[in-house]
Amino acid sequence: MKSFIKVMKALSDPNRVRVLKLLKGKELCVCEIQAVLDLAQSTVSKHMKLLEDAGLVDRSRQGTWIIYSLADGSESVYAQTMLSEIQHWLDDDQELKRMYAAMPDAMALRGCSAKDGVH
Amino acid sequence: MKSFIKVMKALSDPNRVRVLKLLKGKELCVCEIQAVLDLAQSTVSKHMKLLEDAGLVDRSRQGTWIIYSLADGSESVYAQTMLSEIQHWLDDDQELKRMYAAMPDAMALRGCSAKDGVH
DNA sequence: ATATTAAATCGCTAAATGGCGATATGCGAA
DNA sequence: TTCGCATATCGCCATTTAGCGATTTAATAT
Repeated sequence: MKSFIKVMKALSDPNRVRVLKLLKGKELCVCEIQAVLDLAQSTVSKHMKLLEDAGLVDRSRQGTWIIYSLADGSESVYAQTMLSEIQHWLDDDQELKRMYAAMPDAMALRGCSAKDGVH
Repeated sequence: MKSFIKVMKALSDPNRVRVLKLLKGKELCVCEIQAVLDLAQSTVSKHMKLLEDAGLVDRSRQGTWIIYSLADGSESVYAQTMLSEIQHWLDDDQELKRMYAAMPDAMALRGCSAKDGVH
């Protein structure tokens, strides 16, 4: 129960759901997510911690960046199911497209082009 | 997005999830749910409104009782999916069994026996 | 009509949540 | 070591949420 509630709480904030949508296309560092969502860095960091604790995202260090990616779901059945459901629901998502359009600016921060696997 | 968040918020409270578990076995009136959850009547009523607004439960009047039942999901894809997932996750749920054990007392309120479709 | 019972709504409080800026930590470069 | 950058954590505030008791609304029974 505890773990189920944790996943549901993680998914009940629009900005956190946006992060999951973004991560579908490409793994991202905090500063890129921050640029797209237009939130304070500390806020994004807090959101990412919640998503990680729920088993929805994985983190790995790459130099000074922390790279977040969608979790494989091995941490939690609930996370696994929700991640796969979200993928279905994402098809033809208008907001996602708008976010991708805003991506190039964010990507520039890490010296990547928006083409790298985003579409 | 709005409707997805509404469903996730509805599912991110343990007591509301308990209600959905209970309703799997049998439709119930507010006072029965109240007896099992051991919460104030006004609190249960508020929870039920949230669940209904999310498209997770349906209500119907039967005399002076309001009978709540699991929704069929036609209100919201998200609600529909979550209701069906929750059913999977419910198999062999220990807490659910404990709640059913506590049911007879609650059922007595409406003059029913716990046997009526609970198992 | 009036009383009774079930449920919803109102007004309130305590706790949780999401946001921020400031500060601390961790890593790579100079 | 020290500097600079990316992230995490801390302390704070505003809003939301979950809980309660009291009141109102709705339907039945007397």
